[in-house]
Amino acid sequence: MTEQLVFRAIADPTRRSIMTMLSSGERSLNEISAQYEMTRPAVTKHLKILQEGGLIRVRARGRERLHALQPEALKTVSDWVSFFSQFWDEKLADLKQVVEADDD
Amino acid sequence: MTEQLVFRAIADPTRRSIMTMLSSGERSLNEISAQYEMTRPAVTKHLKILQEGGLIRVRARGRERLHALQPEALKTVSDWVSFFSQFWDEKLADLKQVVEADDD
DNA sequence: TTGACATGAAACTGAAAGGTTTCCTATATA
DNA sequence: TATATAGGAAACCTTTCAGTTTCATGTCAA
Repeated sequence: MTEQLVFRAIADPTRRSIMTMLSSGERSLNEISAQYEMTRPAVTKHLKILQEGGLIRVRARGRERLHALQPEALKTVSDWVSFFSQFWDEKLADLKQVVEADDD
Repeated sequence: MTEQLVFRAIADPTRRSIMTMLSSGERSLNEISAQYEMTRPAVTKHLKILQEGGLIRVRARGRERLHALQPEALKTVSDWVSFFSQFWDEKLADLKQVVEADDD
């Protein structure tokens, strides 16, 4: 099951931070690791885990590797949370049903 | 910051399973641990982590400890996901704004 | 084609996570 | 009051995780 890989990926604050960074556009490994105190290989490992969770995709441009957000993977989390949201926000749950009713 | 404790809590499949179980009502430790292959102390540790994340509350009834879901803590996750949802579902993002506009 | 730059990969370390066993404490109840 | 029941707590083990250092590879540019 891949659901666990998504929850695992978002469990780490550095990885969530990377996702936020990538929300404004794709970035090379160097650009990403420049933002953190940790070493480049450490960032590489975080990126690998994000990729395993389907949250980012990577493409090569010359000798660079560009990382782009793939936020659709968060639908897994969104759906999971939605189940529980019925217990704390009927209104949001109702609206979600509307959305899913006339969905693509 | 407590946000991390929520993401940490939901990262484990056993803990997510426990949350699902508690969505139908509060349960004693014995009732919960009976559903899993692991030992009772192991379940106790999971419950402690769920509690630290604010996802459950515990009350005593005689010699029992009853655990109840406290799903409001998932708002943290919901809000976080919502930021990214704008990139994969404009419709849901719009509706969320509506919800927050005429919010309580 | 040489050197600088961007990244990959492997081996290692320390700490946290998930689990167990063993024992102790508190509360019902026969 | 003795005993069974429900849970707490501590010590320990193993695996995973986040990080490091070191070295190798591929690509661009002078």
